[in-house]
Amino acid sequence: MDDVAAAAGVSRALVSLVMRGSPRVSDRSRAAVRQAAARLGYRPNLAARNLASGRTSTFGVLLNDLHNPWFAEIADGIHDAADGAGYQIIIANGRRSAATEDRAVESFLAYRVDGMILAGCRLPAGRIDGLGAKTAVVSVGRPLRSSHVDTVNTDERLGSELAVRHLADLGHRDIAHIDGGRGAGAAPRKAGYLAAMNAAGLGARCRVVAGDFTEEAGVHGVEVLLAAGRFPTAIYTANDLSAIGALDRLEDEGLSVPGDVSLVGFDNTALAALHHIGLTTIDQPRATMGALAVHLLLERLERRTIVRREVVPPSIVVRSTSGPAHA
Amino acid sequence: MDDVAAAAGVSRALVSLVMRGSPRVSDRSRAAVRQAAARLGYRPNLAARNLASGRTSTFGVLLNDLHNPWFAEIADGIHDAADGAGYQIIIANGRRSAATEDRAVESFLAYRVDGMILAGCRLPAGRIDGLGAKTAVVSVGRPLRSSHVDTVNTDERLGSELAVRHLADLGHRDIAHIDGGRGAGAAPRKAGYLAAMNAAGLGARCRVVAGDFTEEAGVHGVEVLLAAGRFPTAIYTANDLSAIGALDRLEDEGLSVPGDVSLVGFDNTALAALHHIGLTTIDQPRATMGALAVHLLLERLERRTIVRREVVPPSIVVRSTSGPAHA
DNA sequence: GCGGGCTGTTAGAGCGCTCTAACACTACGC
DNA sequence: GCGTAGTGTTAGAGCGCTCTAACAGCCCGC
Repeated sequence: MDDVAAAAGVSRALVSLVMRGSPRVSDRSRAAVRQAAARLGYRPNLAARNLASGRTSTFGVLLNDLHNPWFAEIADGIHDAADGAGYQIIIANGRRSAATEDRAVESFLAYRVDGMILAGCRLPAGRIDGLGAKTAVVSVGRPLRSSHVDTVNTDERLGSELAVRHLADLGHRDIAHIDGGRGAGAAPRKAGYLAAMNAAGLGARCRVVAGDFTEEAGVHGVEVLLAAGRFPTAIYTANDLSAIGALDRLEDEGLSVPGDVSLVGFDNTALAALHHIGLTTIDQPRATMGALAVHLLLERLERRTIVRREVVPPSIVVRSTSGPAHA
Repeated sequence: MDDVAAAAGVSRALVSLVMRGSPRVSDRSRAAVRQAAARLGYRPNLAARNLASGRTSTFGVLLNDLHNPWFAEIADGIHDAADGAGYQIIIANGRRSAATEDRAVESFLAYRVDGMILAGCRLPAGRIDGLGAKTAVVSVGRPLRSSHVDTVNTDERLGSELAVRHLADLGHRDIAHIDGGRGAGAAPRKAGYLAAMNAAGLGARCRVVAGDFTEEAGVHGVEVLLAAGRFPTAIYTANDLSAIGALDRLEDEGLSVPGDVSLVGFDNTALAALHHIGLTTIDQPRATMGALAVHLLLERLERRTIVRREVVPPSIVVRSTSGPAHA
């Protein structure tokens, strides 16, 4: 920095102003500094800047599982919104482990990020709440009753209702649900299924098979239904992966989809969009959720203290696994 | 830090030593400092540490596309290896755009990372080489003729040879290839296909259809082959996504897989492993590649200057889309 | 001609650590 | 007893920036 200042014939302070894009610098000085900086290959040292300014203009983004494309779309939304607000993001991978998440969060803290976004975080609620007391924290995809942490979630119940209503509109009456067990969002999805079945006057025909968000759960769920005798004309699974397992098992059984059985998943993953699969499913506006998380963080930094819990509506994407009910 | 030192009744320097885990501290002092730090909730400021020490113990990891699970596995390998060596990693998302990648790399530089790993990077070769001149840089999944940058890649040709040999061993003689076009690794995959066909005495039966690593390319490739009349008994596609497109189109045509046509993909993505798809494909040892990248970086930091280009062998994963050739 | 306001620039302290070199203390050999 | 070596601890400079407060120079109005 000293070298640049000397080369440009100005003071260090002025170099600092130029590098930060201050408007109160004459065009002449600005050009001189820019040129000197470029010539010397000068690039401000972030650590020094952060230390001196007491802020990092950085948000930490903790993604629970990089293997899951769900998080990639959240990250995209976060990225765009943060860019727009002049914030950088650093991403950490939770690797589906609370211990790894904990270390990632620790390093965010050590780095003194201005805020953090926890996506699909597995950390104990108490820990998250504790973080929120010290730093601006937003949780995405994990509902929370914290008094410090804002949340962004989809309306899981509504998603289930869309799925059931879609199937009911197609004339289905026997609609079974393969559950997500203890997975994130499974409970409200099931509750939404039950509520929508009741609302459609099909309350007596509710059937829930235990599952756990995996492909195997879908396979197993179909087997349970087969063994039970009266097979449903439609199956609504708690996520896409289970739907694909179910699809597989149905075809093995010689049942055509949607000819004999209609199938609806949840999440609208890339899998669902594959033409080979063409799964009707419930979509969450993930990029929007990411952007929303950033906005909540920015508001926090503006000293908002009231907790906000945003719930965004999902929508149904109709593809080729759902069709009219047969007699 | 001053507070902790005062609370523990020692000097600031000693607090620093304890926080960094130095062995030359008495147990008594260590315990006193640890306790005081815990009580006061003290956490060393990374920015200050980095600034003072002149190193960050951090590697920047640039992933070209978070949506692609390929990168998640690379990241896992990197994570584990870096952890073991006492390095932190920060991940940036290139979002398939050279401009975004460029900014990410700039911020790594500004942060003064000790090294960076570029996975599937789209940046111009000259730019990467320039980075390598200043910092320790390793490129994964992108071959490079740089004089400063180490690389880690799979042996794409060998992968193709494994695929062709597998099919030839099953008795296939008409094996077509749906190409990856200008995508990364497409050229050597095609070259490997041609070489292996020749080696198997099937040189005269080589057939390459243009593609581009997408599902549509697979669909289109099958259509081209259908239009050509003599249909092959096996198809080897440049990646899994194309294979799935091909699979789809083959089934639409009433051709059974592997009854009428065998199909082999490349990459062993999660898609291939879905039971519903069960694609025979070529696997790259991605976690190993990530770990290797870290080791190369560590060697660089130990002042190795000779460029190393690691090539790791792929393997074939046989599932249910490949079977004996029919007459 | 002078005070006031504006613009552009700067000196210098300080951010929270690490690191070097020095120092106090104990143990040991002769 | 003294020199030597080793162990544990510390003072203080310095890392590369930002930021406050002050200042120089200029234009303006009266």
